[in-house]
Amino acid sequence: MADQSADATRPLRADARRNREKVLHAARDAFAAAGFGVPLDEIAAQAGVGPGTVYRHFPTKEALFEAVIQARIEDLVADARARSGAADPGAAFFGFLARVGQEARVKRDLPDAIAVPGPLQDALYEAIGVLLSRAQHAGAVRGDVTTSELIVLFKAAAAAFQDASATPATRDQVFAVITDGLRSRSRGLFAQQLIAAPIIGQPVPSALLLSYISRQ
Amino acid sequence: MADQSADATRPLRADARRNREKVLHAARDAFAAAGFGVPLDEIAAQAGVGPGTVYRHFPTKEALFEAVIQARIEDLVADARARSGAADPGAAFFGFLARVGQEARVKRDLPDAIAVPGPLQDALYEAIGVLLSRAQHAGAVRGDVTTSELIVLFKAAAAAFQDASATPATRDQVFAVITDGLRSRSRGLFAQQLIAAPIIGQPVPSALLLSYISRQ
DNA sequence: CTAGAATCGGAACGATGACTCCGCTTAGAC
DNA sequence: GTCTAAGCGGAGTCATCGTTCCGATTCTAG
Repeated sequence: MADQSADATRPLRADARRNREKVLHAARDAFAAAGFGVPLDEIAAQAGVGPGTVYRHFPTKEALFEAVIQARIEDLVADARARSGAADPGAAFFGFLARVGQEARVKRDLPDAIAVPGPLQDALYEAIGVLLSRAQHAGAVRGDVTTSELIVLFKAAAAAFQDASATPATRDQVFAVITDGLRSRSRGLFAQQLIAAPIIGQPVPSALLLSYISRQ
Repeated sequence: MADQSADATRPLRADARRNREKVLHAARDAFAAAGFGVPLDEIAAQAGVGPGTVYRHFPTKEALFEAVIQARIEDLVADARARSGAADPGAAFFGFLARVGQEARVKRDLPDAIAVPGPLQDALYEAIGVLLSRAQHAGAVRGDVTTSELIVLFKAAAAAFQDASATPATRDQVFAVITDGLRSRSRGLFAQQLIAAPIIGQPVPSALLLSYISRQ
């Protein structure tokens, strides 16, 4: 009950609007730099206001986070939709992936951001799904990957980008491996290799082996 | 100053040894089920002892965690070393990967475990490095991946495995994409695709594009 | 200019979780 | 059986963090 968008929207007082902007700006930076985990008091201090002021504008820390990421996700959705009309579906798909990867390099809160449920998330997932299936029909992406699997991969990659030991080159390489893996046709080779040469030492349980060979 | 391995190791009292085992057992289960984040009091309760008893045996929560994962990491190192003598380096490498992947499915603390610094971690990384370079020389794994990049990929996969929305099938698929990506020769195709078809909508910044094309 | 309401700031609260302290219990040596 | 020290448990301490409260401040309508 502290959102500015009450029904009879009385215009905010000038200083209040100013503070709201300061809080949003500080939150954007803090979340991007340290993820959702940053203490709210730190955001308030960064904005030059007290914690009480933050809560006057946003009912909860999570609401503040959502306000911060909303524009970002909307951007992603718009981008995905725009690309989905491209002539080359493969390029569209991987271009979008590259864009997300690029963003994950700089914004530490991206994995948290795409994990927030709601209509925006639904729109994002659907837009990604369109990109994916078009790329698959064009033969640019392996057919046995679903949208939800792709999202999990996204999140994992974004999480990997935040590893303390990850340099920019490391991030590029991780990204390259994953995208190349998405392009490969099937996973037959791996299973064949596992069968061809019996494994020394503690062997992989055969149940696991079978699961790799059996599916698709 | 509560470790049992003091210099003049007086044998532990019978009930003390029993409690130590109970704590270790409960900790193994709890860490595997919920990662390093489980409250220590919960582990104590699970073991049927008070928190004070836990601290009598392990000076700190982290020390308890290390005691729990030590055997696991030693196992991984031994496995990696055993496989490194195999006739088919590719099969050895991917077999080890499959084993780690298998473990990450069940043990939620694996990413934390391989992140703990110390001689065991060094040994693990070195053993993995040997597996990797042999597989690369045999042409089974792309040559432009380093050990540290591989470790980051490991952690990413483990993180993906813990995603709330990840079913067993999703985990298999994520694993398949990453291993296939490791096998692919280069990332030339991706860059070519990006160049071939100009991108609709908000384009990837050209600096990013160039970085993909230029390296290797 | 002034009154009243909106807004502010930061002290305080409550929950959580790692870790400590200490009076009581009990193993095990004699 | 007794005595002593090792061991136990759990209440208590300390720190962190989200959130609330309220007296002080500041905007703005009139």
